[in-house]
Amino acid sequence: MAANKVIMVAEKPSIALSIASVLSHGQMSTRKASTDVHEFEGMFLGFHVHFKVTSVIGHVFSVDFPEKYQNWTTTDPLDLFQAPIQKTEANPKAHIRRHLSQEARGYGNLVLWLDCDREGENICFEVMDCIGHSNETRRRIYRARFSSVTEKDILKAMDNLVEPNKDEALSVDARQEIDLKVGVAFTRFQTSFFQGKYGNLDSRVISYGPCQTPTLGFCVQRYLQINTFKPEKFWAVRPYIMQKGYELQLEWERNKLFDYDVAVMFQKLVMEDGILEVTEIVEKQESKSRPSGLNTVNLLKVASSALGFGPQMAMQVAERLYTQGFISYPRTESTAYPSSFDFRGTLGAQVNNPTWGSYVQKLLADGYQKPRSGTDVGDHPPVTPLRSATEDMLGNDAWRLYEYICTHFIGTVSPDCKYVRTRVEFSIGGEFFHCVGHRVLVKGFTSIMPWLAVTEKNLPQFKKGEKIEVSQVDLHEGMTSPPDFLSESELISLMEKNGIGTDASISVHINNICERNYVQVLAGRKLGPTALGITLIRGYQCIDPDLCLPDIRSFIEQQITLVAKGQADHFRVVQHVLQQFRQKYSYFVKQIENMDALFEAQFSPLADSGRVLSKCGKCLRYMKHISSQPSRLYCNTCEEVYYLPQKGSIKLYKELTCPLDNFELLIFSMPGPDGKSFPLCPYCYNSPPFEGIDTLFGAVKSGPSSQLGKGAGMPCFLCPHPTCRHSLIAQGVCACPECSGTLVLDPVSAPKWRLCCNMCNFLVLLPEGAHQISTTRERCPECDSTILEVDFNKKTTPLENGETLYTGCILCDELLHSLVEMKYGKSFFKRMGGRGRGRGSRRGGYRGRGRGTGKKVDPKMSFRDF
DNA sequence: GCAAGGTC
Repeated sequence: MAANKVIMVAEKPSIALSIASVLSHGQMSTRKASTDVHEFEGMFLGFHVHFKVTSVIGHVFSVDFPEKYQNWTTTDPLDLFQAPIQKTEANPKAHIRRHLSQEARGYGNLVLWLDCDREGENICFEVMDCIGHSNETRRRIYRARFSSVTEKDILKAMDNLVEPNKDEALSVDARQEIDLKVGVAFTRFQTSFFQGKYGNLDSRVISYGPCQTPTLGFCVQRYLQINTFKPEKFWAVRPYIMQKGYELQLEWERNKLFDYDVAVMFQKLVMEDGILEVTEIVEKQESKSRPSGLNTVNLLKVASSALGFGPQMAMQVAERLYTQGFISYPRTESTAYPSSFDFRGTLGAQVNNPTWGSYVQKLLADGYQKPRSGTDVGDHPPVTPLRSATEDMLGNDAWRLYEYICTHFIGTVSPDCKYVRTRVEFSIGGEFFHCVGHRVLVKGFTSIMPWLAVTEKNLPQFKKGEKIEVSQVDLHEGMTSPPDFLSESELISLMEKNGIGTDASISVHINNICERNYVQVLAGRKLGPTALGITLIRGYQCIDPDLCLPDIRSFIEQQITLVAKGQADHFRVVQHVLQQFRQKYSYFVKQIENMDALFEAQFSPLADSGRVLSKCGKCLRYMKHISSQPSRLYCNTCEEVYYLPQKGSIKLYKELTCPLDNFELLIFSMPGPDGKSFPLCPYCYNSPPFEGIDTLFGAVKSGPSSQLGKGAGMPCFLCPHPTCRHSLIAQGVCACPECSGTLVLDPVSAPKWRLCCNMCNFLVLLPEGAHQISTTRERCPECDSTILEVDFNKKTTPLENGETLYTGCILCDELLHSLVEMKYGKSFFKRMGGRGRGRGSRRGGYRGRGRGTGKKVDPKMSFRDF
């Protein structure tokens, strides 16, 4: 390990770039890899060294259960609490692990520049895991602690390197394990329980999570408040006066009364007196403070309430503004600027902006204010503009968010708003009334943030002791009204207050409960819970209210904080918390009938749901199509559910039946005007090897129909056999020797590349190591089937000299002399001859009855024989 | 098909 080589790893590419720029004074060379790598020479701990700076992209790993526990039907969710867990690369395609280990080779020092929070600390250990940090490597490990990516902070961190904090990292491991086990166990159980029971449950997955469920809880709590609200009538005495030409309505000190007779009595007293006396005039200068720096939560709240953007969209737009360099990093909890913040420079960038440039110029000339102190969590500075932009440059949505970020920033360094508040008090008939006026002295920040302006209200002149005649005394009748549905912005506040989610994940949880159909976003971005959302929360409330209370998150947080502080052992804390949740889970399962009673009242059983569509092949009675998600067929007689492809329409297909199972065929059409259609048999679709076939076909599942034909999206076929109308989604590559049906890639064994006949399940095993298969235009002279080309992975091919291509007919077991010889010359067969086992030899997986073509062929080579 | 947390 070279001691004069230092590798530094940041949490994301942009931070690596900033660190490298500062430490190299811009004199570094940059190379593209999984994430950019910057290299330069410099001083480290008093030595001249070679530096390399690169980054991860957030967490390198995520946790999940091993394969064995992935099957929903064979795994009891209760077992998940004790199941092992494994870490796998969060984004395997990014190859971060390989990247880090390669780049760190030969580097004797590692400096970890991950964000300074628990997650960052955890990623430190992920990085160490990737590059190896065992004793043998003898690499020195350092942790840089910094609260912003400014030159000052970076240099300070370099001078004060510490060790990574194992306890904090372990607390994140604990959270990950607890969240995974609890979330997945409850989700699998309640999904399986309710989905197989009710037809009009409009949800594919009925999820549970220690963040998402309390989030839903807030929305339902407000709904229940509204629902149980009893409006009440109230009355208020409202005297009017004419003063110096102004008509003025006075406010009652008692505000309102809920007893009509008493209110009438007071009205009479006031009317009988008829003369108001001015008892007090209080004039006071007040001020409205400029805002403190903008953090993510406040950005999301404004985006929702003022711009009408949902949190998910707001974050997407902010992310784009950030990557384009218009604003600073948008995920931060801090509302205080770091002491080193360059206000003059940030303002200076806006002086030529056509919208607020002149205001900024004036602010710079008159002297901007020091911002109000806020909280500095030590993560990132508040969200601020970097480059100036116009609406034309950004487009409408991004502009509106950018405009807010700019005006908010300018507001934070503008003067406070100052105004005079005048309160005039009156007495009449023993009752007291008042009126309030506002006169603005200094608009301050409200001139750039006009929606926060103090509204001017002029009052006519009064003198203390002055007597004024009442012009009219009304008895106003009103009705108390329920609160409105929880607004998204209120929900964000509640989540923040209760520690549900983080700046980066709050928007995800809100989006989750919308996508799972627990709440709907109504006009004005109010969140209205659906029947499913309400029933779930009411169910938890009657079985175990803890399950939907925000305390469940605080409990986990508090427990893992013990680990983070080194006050408790990681393993014991995890065991303790899981033990508690396991008990809660068992009790929940035992009591599920109580929740089910609520579901029964709200949803209809499968038998009563859906429309009659097609005949069951077993009982020959009609089955019902349940169109709500997940789309499926239900046979009332057999009590069987047959799942269908999702997100499309389904109809009866020509009243044809499947020759294999007698189920009536259906035709599925994907959404959209040019949505493709394909026929299918509901029974085969749910049976191996076709089970879940749509998961293989990205385009069917999620992509627009235009993607069909590319990659995983494949065209659809009916078996060409005259008596076989069996159907499937597949790529037809060859004819079946048994029935001439289409041979298709078998989805179960993919990517092992078995071929399977759609009609008779005749399976053809292709050579192992084949990693691509394609059709040629050639036909087999023996059986007239399409000739396939199989491409081998060089590592596994038995061929010598790197030959990687076969051409042949899989049906006659024949490699075609002419074709292969044409391509590779005669020596090809010699080389291959020794490996053949001849026709008829079979290997596992081949289930065909093997009629073959009846013709002997040479040489003794077979695709099946591999 | 499942959680929550990073980041893109």
